[in-house]
Amino acid sequence: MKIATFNINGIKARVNALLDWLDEAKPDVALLQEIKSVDENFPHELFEERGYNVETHGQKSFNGVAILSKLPLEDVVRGLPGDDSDEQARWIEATVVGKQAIRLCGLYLPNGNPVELSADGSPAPGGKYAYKLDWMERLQARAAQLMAAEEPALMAGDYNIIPQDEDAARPEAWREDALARPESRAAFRRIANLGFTEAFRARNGAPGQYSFWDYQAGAWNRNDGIRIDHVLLTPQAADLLIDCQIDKHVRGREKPSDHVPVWVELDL
DNA sequence: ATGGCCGGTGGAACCGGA
Repeated sequence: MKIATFNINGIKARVNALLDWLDEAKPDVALLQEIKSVDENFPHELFEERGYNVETHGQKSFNGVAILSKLPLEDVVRGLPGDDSDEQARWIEATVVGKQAIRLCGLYLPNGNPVELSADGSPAPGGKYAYKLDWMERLQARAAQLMAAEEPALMAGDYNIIPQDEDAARPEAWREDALARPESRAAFRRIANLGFTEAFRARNGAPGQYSFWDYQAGAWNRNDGIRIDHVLLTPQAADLLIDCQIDKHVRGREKPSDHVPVWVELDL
């Protein structure tokens, strides 16, 4: 079973690029981020025509996540637990059943910039950086539940985290950024250290492989990228891991997203 | 060499992204 994550940066603007990639890559499941659409305006039919079931968790203008799946999507849950006042659409999960069942979680983790700090150096309450770190605490709680279940599960999406310096072409440019600051990296490690396997790292030793290139400053042409889209596997899912790749070439096409797909092949 | 964008909203600039 091939399961992909792809931050499409707007479904309306990306429909053709997304359909072209689906036709070519033929993922069984695609976890999408930044659909930037309410549920009613998501073009379900275009994907259903191609054999995909569609579940969305959208909002107006920003954020929004979705799952496309050739297998039925069961027990769909929208929204990350832990804060009923959080109205940002950044989390969706569902179960698919192949040879065995796997729980799939799609996430769009907050960017966190600009970094605002209090006088004591802690993230300023109410600021975007505090929101990011608070969201990651809630993510850790859900991750711990998935780990405790001792079943195949994965959390895939745009983590907005550069895990290590080798995941950026110019790590010095990101040192103070919310994507790479020590607090951000530590929060990511706390989640991974619950026992998850970061699929790309586990399958690809080489540094210098990225999943995002800014639209600005010729970042793509200079390969000035960062690796911020990740797939985390529970041990029971990691046992099934066959391959993990980044579809880098998608970034060089017409009207690309600034992210490219990352996928895993699981023996499911 | 240098500088360089894009999508959504709403119908012009501005917000948000990373």
